[in-house]
Amino acid sequence: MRRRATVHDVARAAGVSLATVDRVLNGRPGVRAATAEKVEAAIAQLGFSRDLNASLMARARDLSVVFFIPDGSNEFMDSLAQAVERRSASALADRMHLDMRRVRALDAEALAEGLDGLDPRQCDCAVVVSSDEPKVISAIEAAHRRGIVVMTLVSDLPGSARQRFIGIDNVAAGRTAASLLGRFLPGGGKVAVVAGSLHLRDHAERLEGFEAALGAEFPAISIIGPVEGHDERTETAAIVARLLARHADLAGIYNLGAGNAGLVEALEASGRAGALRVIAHELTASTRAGLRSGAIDVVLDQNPDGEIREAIAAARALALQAGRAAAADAIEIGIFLRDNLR
Amino acid sequence: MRRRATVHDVARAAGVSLATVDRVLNGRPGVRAATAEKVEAAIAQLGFSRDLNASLMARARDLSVVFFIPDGSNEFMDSLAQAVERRSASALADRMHLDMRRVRALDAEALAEGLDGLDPRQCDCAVVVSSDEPKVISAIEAAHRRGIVVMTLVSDLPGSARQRFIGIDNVAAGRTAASLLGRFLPGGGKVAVVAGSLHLRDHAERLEGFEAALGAEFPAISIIGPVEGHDERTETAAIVARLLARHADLAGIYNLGAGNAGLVEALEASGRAGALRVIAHELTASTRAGLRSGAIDVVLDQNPDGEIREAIAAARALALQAGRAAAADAIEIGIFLRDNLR
DNA sequence: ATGTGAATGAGGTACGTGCCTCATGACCTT
DNA sequence: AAGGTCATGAGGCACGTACCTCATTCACAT
Repeated sequence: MRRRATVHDVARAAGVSLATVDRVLNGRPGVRAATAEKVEAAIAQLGFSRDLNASLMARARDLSVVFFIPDGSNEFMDSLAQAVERRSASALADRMHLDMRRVRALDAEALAEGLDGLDPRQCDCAVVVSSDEPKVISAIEAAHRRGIVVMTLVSDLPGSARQRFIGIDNVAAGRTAASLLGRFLPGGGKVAVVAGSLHLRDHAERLEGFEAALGAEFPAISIIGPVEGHDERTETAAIVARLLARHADLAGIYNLGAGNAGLVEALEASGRAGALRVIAHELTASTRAGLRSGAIDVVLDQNPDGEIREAIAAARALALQAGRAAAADAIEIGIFLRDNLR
Repeated sequence: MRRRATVHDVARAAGVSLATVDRVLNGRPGVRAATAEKVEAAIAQLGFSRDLNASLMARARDLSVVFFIPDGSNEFMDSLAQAVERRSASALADRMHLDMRRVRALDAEALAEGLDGLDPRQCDCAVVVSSDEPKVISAIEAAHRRGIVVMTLVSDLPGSARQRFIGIDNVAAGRTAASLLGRFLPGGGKVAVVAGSLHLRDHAERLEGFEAALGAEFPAISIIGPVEGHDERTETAAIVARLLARHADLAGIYNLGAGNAGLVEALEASGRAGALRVIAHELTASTRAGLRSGAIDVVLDQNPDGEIREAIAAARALALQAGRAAAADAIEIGIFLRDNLR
């Protein structure tokens, strides 16, 4: 059980002074390429890794992470924001400063502006929740070039310069919903699918997984829809009411988007709540109420607290080794029934 | 956004020297009660909290946590042990040293001996997985008096001096199994319950939740058992085989203990795998295989990685403020189908 | 040969805490 | 009054890193 290597060890091994190691580690100028290589080699050989805590203490500035969370869209985003608030104090104890900015949902312009306004001297890492917009992609690229680590949350932007994505596997979530509904309805039947908007990557992926799994494993179940409710309470309520009215034999509903308050309203108004198997996404006030009343059977959840926890851990890991990939816990899909509500 | 308070601030506010603050903070002798109170008051007023990282750095010794994990019992314990190994490296980066000791399962004597052997100068925190045994309870009491923080993992010992329990709500897990099986079998039917040993608190709690929820919500389902398989592969296989032979109309099985390899064997040997709805506990090689083949429908999991993560976080929090309770994330019950296997 | 600029070394201070030594003063015992 | 004990202050060194200044070395161009 040996001591961890320190900058002193690296300096000794590379045959250079502490100052040179420091220049290499922090990307400061004034080091010949050959010398830098010697230092890199020593670092690799010793398995040196900067002590993040000592580092943050020495520079007397906290690691700063800025979260851009959509505003005014849905309850899930609010619970993400709350999760950030909840972690702020304990993060501060680890020398991390969490900054949260709410930006108008789906307003690519505003988000890009926010990213552009980040000063790398005051912000080490940005976490964004965004749909796939060219303006955002290029703002991420620019931030990355300025030396800011960017991560995507909830919905990924695979083509961008983001270093990491934090969120669930939405295709698996869709498959899971199918697998549960299939088992809930051993006799088969009609199941309606309600989405927010299929232009949203996460919604599209859930649908993909759902249709694939249902088709492969439960051919006795037929799908009605998808119908888009735009994550909106009244619109979703209207859609569900119409579905219930048109299909007296509807056996199940999978709402892969938001707007769950509307879903529950329509179910209860129809008098058929509890008679259909219903699966929805994200634990919020509405879906909790639905689980308790029996209107919703299962809620698939992204676990906002876990996502924020991982985002913070990833920010630390990336601050440590800007380039390399760091191991990370995957975010698991939470499955909630009335019986295991937290 | 103000700076965090430091020992210097506390000393100034209390009108004493740094040395005195240090004596109070670290419980060293040589401080009059009246002076100590002044310091405590200043700490409370400033909301001072020791900077754990600087502290660990200064004393040039890592926070050391010893895990006592049962050996030779079942795959779940192995995956707990693996989770400890997996976290070791990253914990070291945060100045925590994880030490793992496997002790013979259900050997209270050995576990108590291990606890008694812990030297508070070399071990700050012990994490134990244990059934309810007087010898263990008193060893925990003794360790606590020596200044070692003790936490229980997986199975709690409510009467002991343990500072915290880390694990799932097993009653809720049992209810969840019932709720799923109830929905899987809308027509009702016979469901068999297999346990390891009802002397184990976690097994008893799962059974309690299962019976309560099934009785209240799904009266059309009748329970056969519980039968005890002692978490043993061959014994569990024999029991399941007998159940299947005796009840041609068996509609489901809930195995709330271990021994899942035997469960899957018996199911496949009977040719009825896939025809019954089966719920088991803990993601292991056996249950994964069962999920993939379709012999098992759902696995309820404790998430060993999450438990170890929380144990580490709790150890840090408790090192910081020995007395006070620190907020902590609850461990959620993982629910896995073939479709969301990680 | 001399100047120029870049590369590097040497060494300091700081961050917040733990732990050590030594000096001082107060109060008590004999 | 002398000696002892105890509470406290003052200060230093250490941990691992960041960042600063200043001096020195070396290569290259003039």
